[in-house]
Order: sequence, then C-alpha cells, then structure tokens
Amino acid sequence: MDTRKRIIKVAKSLFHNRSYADVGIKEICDKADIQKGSFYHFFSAKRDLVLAVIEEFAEDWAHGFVHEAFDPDLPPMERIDYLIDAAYFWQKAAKNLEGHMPGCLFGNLALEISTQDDVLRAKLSAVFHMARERFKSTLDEAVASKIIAPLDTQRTAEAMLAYLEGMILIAKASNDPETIYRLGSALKSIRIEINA
Amino acid sequence: MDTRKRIIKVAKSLFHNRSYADVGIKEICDKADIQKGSFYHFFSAKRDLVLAVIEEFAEDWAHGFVHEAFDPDLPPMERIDYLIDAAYFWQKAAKNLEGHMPGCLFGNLALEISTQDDVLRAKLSAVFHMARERFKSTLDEAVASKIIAPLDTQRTAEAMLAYLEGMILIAKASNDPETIYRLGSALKSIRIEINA
DNA sequence: ATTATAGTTGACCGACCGGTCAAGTCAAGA
DNA sequence: TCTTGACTTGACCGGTCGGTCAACTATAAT
Repeated sequence: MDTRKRIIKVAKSLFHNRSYADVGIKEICDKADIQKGSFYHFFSAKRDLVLAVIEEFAEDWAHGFVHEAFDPDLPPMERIDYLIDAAYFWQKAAKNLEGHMPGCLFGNLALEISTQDDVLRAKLSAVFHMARERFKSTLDEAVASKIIAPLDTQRTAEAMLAYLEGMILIAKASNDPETIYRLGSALKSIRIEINA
Repeated sequence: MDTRKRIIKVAKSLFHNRSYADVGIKEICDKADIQKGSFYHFFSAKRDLVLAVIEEFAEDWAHGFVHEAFDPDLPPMERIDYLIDAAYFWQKAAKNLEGHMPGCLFGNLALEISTQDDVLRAKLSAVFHMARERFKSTLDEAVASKIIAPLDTQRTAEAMLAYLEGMILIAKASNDPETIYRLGSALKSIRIEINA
C-alpha cells in the first residue's frame, strides 16, 4: 500500500544525493526493503520511476518551502529574500547530514539527462516553468505596488530562476552553502528592461 | 603516440553530450579505435580519465573562447557581451550538430559528481575559480576606468559566473539556446555592493 | 466457497560494467 | 644483433546492470 511511496521516497533521496545513473534499482529496493519484482509491479522501468520522482517532488516543493517563501502576506520582494534563506538553510542542513551539498534535484537531473530523454527533459522544464511563474507573479505584484520600477517581469523572472540555479551549482561545486548566503543578495538586483 | 590525446578527445565529447556515468570505457575505446588494454596503459581508471579531461578542457577553454572574450583590447564591459555571444553561438552550433544543447561540461560534471568524489569536485571548483578571476579582473578594470560604479568585484564576479552557469542550465533544460540570448543582457546588471 | 485481482517473492536472464593480464609488436639505444 | 621498454592486442574476470517471470500470498467481492 505504501510500498510505492516508499520506493519513490528512497529513490528521491538517492537520486538527489548521487545521480540518476549512479543509483541502481537493486540499491533502491534494498533501502526500501522490498524485492525487485515488487518494484516492477509499480514501475515499468527505471525511467518511469524518475518521472514519478520528479512529479512528486515538484508537488512537494510547490506546496512546501516554495509555497512558504512566496507567501502572499509577505511584501513581494521579501519573499525572494525568504526563498534565498530557505535554500541556504536547507542546503546547509543537508550538508550537515550527508557531508555534501546535494544541490537542486531538478537542476541535477536536468543537466544529467536533458540530452538523453526528451520527455524527462520536458518534465523538468515544466517544473522550472512553474517556478518561474512564481517569480513572475511576485514581480508583477511588486511593479503594480510601485515597489520596483517597471521591467520585463517575464524575462526577469526567468533570469532570477537561472541565477538561483547557478548559485546552487557553484555552491555545490565548492561544497559550501555559504556561497548561497554570499551571493543571494544579488538576486533582487537582476533586471531585464521591457524594451530589451 | 596520439592515442592518449585521442582518448581524451573522444571522452570529452561523450561526457559532454551525455554524462560521466552513462559513458562506458568500451564505448570510448571503440570510438577512439583502440582496445581496452591500451586505454589502461594510459589511464589507471575511469576516474583518472575524467580528471585528465577536466584539466585539458579547462586549458582549451582558458586559451580558447574565454581568452578571446576577455580580450584586453575590448572595453571591459563589452567583453562580457562577447562572452554571452560566444556561449550562445557555441551552444546553438552544438545543438544543430547533435540535436541537443550540451550545456557546460564543467557545470554538468559538477552537478553529477561533486557529491561522490571530492578530488574531482575540487578540480571543478578550481576551474570555476579561474573563470571567476577573469570576471573579477574585468570588473576591477571597469571600476578603475570609472566605467561602472565601485562594487564588490570579488562577489559580483562570482555572482556573474553563477548566473552564466544558471542560464546555461535553464537553456539546456528547455533545449533552447535562445534562452541565453534572451537572458544574457541581465548579466551586466548584476551587482553586489561593497558593504553588503 | 470461489474467483479475481493486487501485491510480493526470489531465482533467473543476457548484457554490460570497470578492470586485468599474458602475449605480442615495434622502434630506439647499446 | 640483442635488449629494453613503450605501446597494443584481445581474451578474460567477477560483479552489477536493468529487467523478466512463474509461483505464491493476501484481500475483497461474488
């Protein structure tokens, strides 16, 4: 009954902390305390599993700390600060637990499999699209409230997401969560003008 | 005599277009027209190979288009435009050849293996450090020439590199080089103030 | 009580993985 | 001419990979 969820949970953790290709189905089954045959009752292939992992974690993410960060009760631009803080503490906590910064599951998977599976690539792209929309509506609100000067909110939102992912990438490469703290303040300074 | 170089060249291309874990030594040997035994004459392990690949491509990169982009004869901030252009055209050309945007070799490897091999992680971090120094000296020059207002050049350089990698990540996830073109203009708007 | 169905087990498959090795080729130095 | 050592060959290793399957159990509807 909860077997499927347990598989996804274990896989999510392993994929996030290592990589898709490096984690075998055997290991997932062992850690989830099930047999291989049981695994293939729920998933037709490893590819199916990672798809489910992406979908479920995207959901978790959207309703978890992203939802908290983009809290409508917060002033728009403070939500972005909150997001940086959340990312920083999350990565720091993960490093303390595992010894390594895992980075962003979606970013990791995107770079690993985008060239190899177009469906998975599109799924990941959709997750980024969703995140971008959060930034965009926040920016729209900030512009409408005259908190910031008008700008191309669509593109700026995309740029902010890119910067967030890039920060996490660099931080992971140096295995230093402080990188996020150090670079986070520049996120709000990113602007793409309307006519550009 | 050129066997070693041929191995590295083939491996570089395969790692870049797929991933480290997904490419086997057999395939590398086949594409390089050698036997496995020959491979292990030059490299003691697969890990050794990827280390050599990182080192050599970092060299290529530094003396290749990065060197061109950070041309001392260009006005400082134009070098950054040039870099974006170069990244855009390179990724676009690669996509036309292979059907997929390969992204940045270093970024790809960093996210794939940073949690699994600390030596490789440090090597990749060093490559990013080198790139960051390019940005920093460009910014220092721009500040000295009063082209831009004083800022924390160290951190801003790091932030610019992060943004560059993030743009490429998002572009790869959507398999659309135009993303780089669309977001590139924001690179120069990134600022981290001195006191922050 | 019977049947259908969901879930589970554990042995099994061929292919491929990274890596080894003994045997040989070949060019340069003595 | 003989020896050395870099280089190459191709068969081979144990282990693991993703995936299959027939048999079994448990549950629930008929």
